Amino acid sequence: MNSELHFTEKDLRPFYEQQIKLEKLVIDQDVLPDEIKYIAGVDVAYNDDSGEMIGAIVVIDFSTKEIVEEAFHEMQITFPYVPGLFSFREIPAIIEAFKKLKIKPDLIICDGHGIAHPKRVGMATHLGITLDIPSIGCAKKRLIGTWDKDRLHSERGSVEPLILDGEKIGAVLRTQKNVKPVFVSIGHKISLETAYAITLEMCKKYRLPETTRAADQLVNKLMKEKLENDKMA
DNA sequence: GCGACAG
DNA sequence: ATCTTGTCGC
Repeated sequence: MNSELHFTEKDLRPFYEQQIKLEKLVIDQDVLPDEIKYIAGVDVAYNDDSGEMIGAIVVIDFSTKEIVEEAFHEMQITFPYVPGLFSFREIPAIIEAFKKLKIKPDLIICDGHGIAHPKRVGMATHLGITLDIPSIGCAKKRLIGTWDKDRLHSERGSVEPLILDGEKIGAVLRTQKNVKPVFVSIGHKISLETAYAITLEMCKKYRLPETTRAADQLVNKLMKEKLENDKMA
């Protein structure tokens, strides 16, 4: 069953309006616990054939990098993929997964942008404000903005500001030597400097944060299992 | 009008 | 996002 999601420009308007309200609530400074103990990663896997999605959140101990809790939620896809409105597609399943957690994280790293977004309300910002938890956007690809590619060196830890119309909206960060950089921006209740320092700390071994990797692996495993079960029944 | 465009 | 194995390089 290919349950199509038809959204016209008019249908999308209220969501753009909601972004304008959310943008006013962003806090671009550190409002963090004295010591970060738990840090979470989130991700969603989709099955367009069945029209279902699985959202997951994985909580990791910030000092040991070990997974301390996982939660997930399966539900119908309610929103199409529209660049700029990505959070409305992704967030519902993540919120439900979050509710199932016993251990609430001090900070969430999202697989997508924070304020490095046309309306300054990307996935990380939307989620951070909704849950009232500090959040970081760490995306694999640029959405908006430019950076000086010549000044971004190939060494791990090299960082350049992501600029749009003269405004610094994020950081382009090389998390490993000779790999493509990631795009870090603040989500909510954090400063850009803290955001990319923590991101780098979570990328000791790989290009992407351990949080993102853990959430990604979990949803992909769950989706694979689900597809096999559906085939049986 | 023509691209660009998180996952 | 997803379709997809081996393989070149550090």
